[in-house]
Amino acid sequence: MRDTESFYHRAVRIIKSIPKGKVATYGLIAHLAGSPRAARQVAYILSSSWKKHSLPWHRVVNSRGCISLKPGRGYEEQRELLEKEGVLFRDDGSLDLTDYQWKPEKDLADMEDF
DNA sequence: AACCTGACTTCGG
DNA sequence: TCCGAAGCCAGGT
Repeated sequence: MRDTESFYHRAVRIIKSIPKGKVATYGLIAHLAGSPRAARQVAYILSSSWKKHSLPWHRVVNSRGCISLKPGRGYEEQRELLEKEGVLFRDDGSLDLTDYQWKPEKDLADMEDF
C-alpha cells in the first residue's frame, strides 16, 4: 500500500494538534508527516479539505512566517483569526517564527536534526 | 498515462 | 536583501 493515504492522515492529525496561538510551516508539517519535501501537498490538503476535518488552517504559514494566501483570497481572514489568538504581525505582514512556531513534543516526530 | 497546477521551499545571481 | 528558476509531491483533468 502506498504511503500517500498515511501521509494525508498524518498531516491532518498534525495540523489538528497545532495549539492555539501557535503556527506551523507547511514544510514542518510535511516533515513530521514523513515527507519533508511535500510542503505543497500540505497546502493542497488544507485548501481541499480543511472543512471536512475541521482543521485550524489559519495556523499554517510559509517558511518566512508569512501568510501565503493572497489578499482577497483568504489572507485577511487568516490574519484576523491569528490575531484573535494573540499572534502579532509586523508591518510587512510577517510574524516571528522564533516565537510562534509550534515545536511539537517528540511524540510525533522522528526529526533527525533537531 | 501524460500534463497541468498549487495556501511551498531552496538555491543562485 | 530581493527576484527568478528549479525542484518536489500528489490530486485533478
